[in-house]
Amino acid sequence: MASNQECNSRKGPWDEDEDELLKASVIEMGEGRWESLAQTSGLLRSGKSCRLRWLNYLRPNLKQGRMSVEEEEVIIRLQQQLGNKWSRIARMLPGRTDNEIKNYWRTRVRRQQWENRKLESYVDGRLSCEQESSSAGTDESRSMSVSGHNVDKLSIQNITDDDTHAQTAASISDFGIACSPYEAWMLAELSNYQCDGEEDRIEAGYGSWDVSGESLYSLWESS
DNA sequence: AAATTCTCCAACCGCATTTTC
DNA sequence: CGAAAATGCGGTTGGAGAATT
Repeated sequence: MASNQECNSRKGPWDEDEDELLKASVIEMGEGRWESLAQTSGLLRSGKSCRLRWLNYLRPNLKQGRMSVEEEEVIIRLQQQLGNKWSRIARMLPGRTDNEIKNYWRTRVRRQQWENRKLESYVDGRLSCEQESSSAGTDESRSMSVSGHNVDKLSIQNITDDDTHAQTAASISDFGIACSPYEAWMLAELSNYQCDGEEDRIEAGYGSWDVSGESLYSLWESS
């Protein structure tokens, strides 16, 4: 329901004077009661807009700059567990806002979808070449070689067909899918978990199978 | 150097829930 | 207790700057 203030309020980017006024008002009146704060402060903004500006930009202790690797991992894990509950995820990341996390995830997912499509078309291309050159459709025709390592085509489809797994795949994509022995190994490992019906270990289990670049890398080294 | 495309992020919108009267 | 207002949340949009052609 839109209040009168909301209907008549100024929109668009905030300027410095507005920011200062909002800061001063919040210090004086405290957070909350945004509608009355907007009115008494003299800001020509809606309460909603004031709240958003404060929470996403002016609030003390907000972190600036890019997400750290640790923060990325937390976001990936929590998104898998909670879905798009950005405000809940943000509560676990002090100094980060739900808006920031949402934006981060969105760009990340878009990039990942593009990478998946690229990978799929590459796999399909390779498959059709192999099928043309081999007369019998054996099980081997379902495998392909990526950087000299065999990767199961069906496993890759499992990753791209299913949202949850696509997200799991997203978590490793930042380290670059299918470009190096380590990356090929990682894909194969992932498909093993999925084929064995052990995806719970990934979902429940930051503890049982740590989906971080470093820990995966040490697993690979010891394999 | 100019035009186009891409990426990032601040801010808005609509809906649901909670609070106030 | 019910209606109205306020607040919170997630999805979406648009603009600025960077990168690419």
